[in-house]
Parts: sequence; structure tokens; C-alpha cells
Amino acid sequence: MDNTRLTKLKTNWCGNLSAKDAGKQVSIAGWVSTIRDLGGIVFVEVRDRTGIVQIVSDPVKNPDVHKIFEQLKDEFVIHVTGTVTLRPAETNNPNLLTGEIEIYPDKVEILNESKLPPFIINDDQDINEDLRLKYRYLDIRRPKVQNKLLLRHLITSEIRSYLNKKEFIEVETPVLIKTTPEGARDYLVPSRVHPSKFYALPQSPQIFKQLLMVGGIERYYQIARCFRDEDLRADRQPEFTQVDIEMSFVDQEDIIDVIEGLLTKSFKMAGIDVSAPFPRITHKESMETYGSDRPDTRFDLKLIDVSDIMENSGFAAFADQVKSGGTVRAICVPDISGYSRKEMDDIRNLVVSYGAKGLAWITYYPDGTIKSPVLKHLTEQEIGQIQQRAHANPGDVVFFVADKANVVFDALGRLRLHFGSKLNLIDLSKHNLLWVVDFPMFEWNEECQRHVAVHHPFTSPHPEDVTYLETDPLKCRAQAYDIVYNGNELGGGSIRIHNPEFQQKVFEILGLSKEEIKEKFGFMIEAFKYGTPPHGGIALGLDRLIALVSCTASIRDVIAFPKNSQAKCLMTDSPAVASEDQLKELHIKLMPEKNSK
RNA sequence: GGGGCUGUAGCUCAGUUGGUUAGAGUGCCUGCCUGUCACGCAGGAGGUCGCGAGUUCGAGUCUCGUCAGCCUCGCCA
Repeated sequence: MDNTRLTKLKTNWCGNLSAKDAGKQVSIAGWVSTIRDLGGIVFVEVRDRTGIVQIVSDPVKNPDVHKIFEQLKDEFVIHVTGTVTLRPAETNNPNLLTGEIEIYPDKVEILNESKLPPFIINDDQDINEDLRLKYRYLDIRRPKVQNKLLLRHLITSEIRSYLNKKEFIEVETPVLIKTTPEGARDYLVPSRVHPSKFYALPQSPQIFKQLLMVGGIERYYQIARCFRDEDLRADRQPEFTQVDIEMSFVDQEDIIDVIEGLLTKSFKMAGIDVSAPFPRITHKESMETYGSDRPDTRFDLKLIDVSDIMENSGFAAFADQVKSGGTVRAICVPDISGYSRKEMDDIRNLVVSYGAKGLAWITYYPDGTIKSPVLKHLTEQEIGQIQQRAHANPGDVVFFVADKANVVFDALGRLRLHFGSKLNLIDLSKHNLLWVVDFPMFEWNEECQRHVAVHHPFTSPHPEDVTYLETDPLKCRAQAYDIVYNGNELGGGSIRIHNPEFQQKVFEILGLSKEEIKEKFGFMIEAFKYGTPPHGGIALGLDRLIALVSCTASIRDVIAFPKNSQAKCLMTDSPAVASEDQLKELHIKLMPEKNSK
């Protein structure tokens, strides 16, 4: 920000003044941050977006100005015209960027008064989040919050500039769209013009960006708002922002190349150096090694396959799992042989809450003894084999889960993360970006008794696996890829299907009837019949990206006006009831029991 | 829908085994103070202990219910 006049009231930002401005006549404006009244002389700190500058009022030198000073309270909005003056050397404040100077005012004007705020506007105290959200506009005055919004702006600008240079064009897609099956729950918007019909808010601009490819845009991006009506988490809001990208005439390598450049630049804006190419891991390897499709590779504690040892062991619970197509995996946790029975039970309960039927373990004590609830089922040789394969040292505990593979991976993967953080195994100085590639096309959904798309229904299968579509869909890999940062999914994408028959086929595997396909996606199948280029893309979660690079646990901290965990806006008190007239126009009748609140 | 944690002054929190008038820091108000920068000093105001019931001679403290907030499981192509 330069020092040319900003507005009629303001020649300079508060935080940018320095010794080299000494002697200048300036006008500044901002909020009263602190008042220090020494009886005669009064110091007032004025804050704006850039920082703080000290104003000095001397009752002898300028009694008129001093009268106004005596009326000031915290958060009053004031305008000050005066001379930037070097402080007496011994009164410099090295903690303040403007600590070498202060302003002697010729004129002070109160532009607006302020009620006493419900909390003090500074960075020092942690305020309850619900109070901060109710008075979010005051919270945003805190430098800590402003800095996050500023970083978000800088990264978003950098992303736009990077993509613009690569000849992408930003195209806006509609927010009122058609509800689609698959995926998250849609937010519905009733149509006034068409009784009993509804728009949906987009979960992502997916279909539109593909149709932009049919439209010959070739390189599209959008900083797009997306909506999903699911329960919230620290990293999930009902509306959130995606960096949405789609390209024509590409393969997976082209997309990865673009994103590695984009992320390198984005991380740079946050002061984090990462270098491309990022490592890659297949989905299969990631699941088998880390028990997750978004592995945190900042620490080891890898999963170990002990199925072969257990298959013929005397421990029927494990052996039977292996014989019936399941698996037994283990992790070896260092130096926890001192855990009490209760601590082990807590860990078992944890694993059970992750979906495992149970947890077994072998404890290798430092004195060489071995204890285990399942010891009597295993031979000495088997225990030795396990110790060797797990590289278990004295003091370590090896945990086992036996079940179907996906249950085992999930439970042990979460247990791995639990110990990773509990035992401080995570190297916090690392910034591990990696690609997870070769996701499966489908997984079996027990609840719906059908195949569901792991990525989404427009994902192209891996060329080598196309034959599995007919024979064994679960074996079919997709041309889908996720970008993972320190165990967090930053985004994901795929090469899309551009052949209408192929797309039709995949919809059928997903259990959609011909009628449903025609009704829900007919326009898309039709579009694909008019010369659709091969295309693919990716979407990055912008909120999550900003939160992670600014070391914030919750994406609420990087969204100006977030919802709380109950999906309410505490400031505006939304959602709110609609009037009878509004509902009538929309042809909506409320169900009585839901109408009470 | 399930589980866990939390709720005491404007704000951040302490409050022992159930026991007299519920505390601290900070903010606020008043007074003093001319180089402070978390200014200092002195004094003062400020409480439905989230809400409701119960146990008890007596509940901030124990029990049950309820509301709110955060985290999490399910859910989130």
C-alpha cells in the first residue's frame, strides 16, 4: 500500500507510518484502540487495517484538541490530522512497527461513537466462539482474524493470476440448479413459478464445467461456492468454496502438473516452501500402508499384514477371518508397555467405535516377558514371527484387527492417527503434499445394496480396467486422484467420461434405471453426443487449504461469516421462520410438528 | 440420531468434603497522576452460578431432565 492519499479523510494507513515520514502533515482515521491518560498528557492508539499508531495530546500545547481527547472511548471512530514526529529516543517502542514515531494532532474529529464492546478487541484473549460469531463484525476487527482474511485474499489472487497466465478463463455457473441423485444431501429452493418444483443449490459445479468443455472453453476455472446439507465439522461448512478447474485434451499428468504449480505458489504465499513433483501413492498402497486414502506421511507407524501367520494359527477368530476372505493387520506402537488395563480397554473401545469388532494385542515388556489376552491361542513360533515382522522391540505393543479389509484398514488407520498425535510422533515441521492415485471406481454400499461411485459418476475408468466394468466393477480402478496435505484431503479430481454410451453404462452400474438416467442426466448424455473433447479436472477445497496453511484447526476461522456447528448464523439468527405469505406463494405447507420452533 | 467435554461478574477463569455474605484477573465507573505503550495508584459498582425439578436442615457443588456451545461417530459422490 503506498502513501498517496487514500481518501479525503485519510492520507495514510496507520500501520505504515515510520521514521521516514517524520515532519509530514498527515490525516489518519481509524478506531480508538487504547487510551493512556497520564493526568496531563494523553496517549491514544488508533487502529486501522494495517496496524496501530500513537497520537499524543498535550493539554498545554493544544487545549482545544485535548478537550476532544477527553471524550474518547474505546472503539470510537476518529479522524486525526497532525504532524508525524520522531519520538524522544528513550520512548521508542520496539514492539510496535510504528514505535519510532507518533502524531501530534492539529485537529481531532469524532466520526462516530461506540457502545462498550462485549469483548476487548485484541489478540491476547481467547473469547468464546459463540460470542465471537454473534459479534463477528467486532471479531473481524481483531488483527488475528483480519490477517487470515488477508491471507485468503492473497492466495485467491495468486491462484487467479496463475490460472489466468495459463490461459484458463473464469466462468460463473448457476447457483439455482437441478437436484441430482448421488452424493450429499441437496439444499432445495422452492420455485414460486412452478408449484411443487424445486431448484437445488450445487454441491459443486461438476456438470456445468463438463458442459463448458463440450462448449469449447477448453480451460475453465471458478472460485465457486458449493452447498451440502450434511452435518458439520470443524472442517466442514454447509457452504464452502472450491477452486474448480476443468481442462480439455488432457490426461492425469496434465492436471497434476497444473495443480502442483498452483499449490507451490499458494503455499509460498503462506511462507511455506514445497517443491514439485509431489510424491504419489496408489490408493491400494495407501490403504494397506496407512489405513487411509488420505495418509499422514509425517510419521511411520505403518500397518503390517499378518494374515498369513494368523491363517493357520490356533486363534480361530483371526484364522476364520482370513479363511473367509478377510484380513488381519497390525500396528506396532513403541514404548507403551506400561499402559494400564484401563488404558488398553479405552483403546479397544476406540477401535470398536471405529467399526472393528474387537482388538487384540501382544505386549513385549522391557524385561523380555510377553503378555497378551490371546497368548494361549498362539504358538511361540507365531509370536516370534509377529515380533520379527512388526519389528517389535521390548516395550512395544502390537495391536491386531481382523475383519473385512476395509474395516481393518479404517480402524487401524484411525488408531494409527490416534497414537501419532498422542505419542507426538508427528514431525510438525513437515509439509507433506502427495497424490493418491488409482482410486477404485466403485464401492459396495451395504445400506443401499448397490454400487456407489467412489469419486463421482462421471469419472472415467482406468484404461486397463475397462473390461472389469462388465465383469467385476469393484476391481475397476478409476482415473481419479486426490491431493493430500499432512493427512488432509485438499482436493480431488478425475479424467471424465466423454463417451455417451460409456456414461450410460456407468449410470446403470450405479443402479440408475433408464428412465432415471433420462430424467436426471438426459441433457448430459445428449450433450456428449455432439463432439465432446476428452477432458478432466479437479476441485480444491479453498477454505481447508487456507485453514491448513495458516495453522488453524477450524475453517470457520478463515470464513468471514461462518455458520456454527448447528448450521446457524449466530449473528443474523438464520435460518429463520418464513411468513405465511411467503410460504403460500411458494406453495409450501409446513408439517405441524416441525412448525413449533 | 449416538458418544464425550463445557456452561459461575461485560470478558477469561477459580470455587476444596454439600455449610455463614460466591472469588481472582481484566474490563467498566469515580478520583489522583505530563512520556505512557498490558501506564501506574486509590476507591466503587457489577451475579437468576444456563434453565427446571429432585435429594437434603442446607445445593454453584449431588441426582434427573432440559437448553445452548465445542469436538466426534454415523453422514459428507
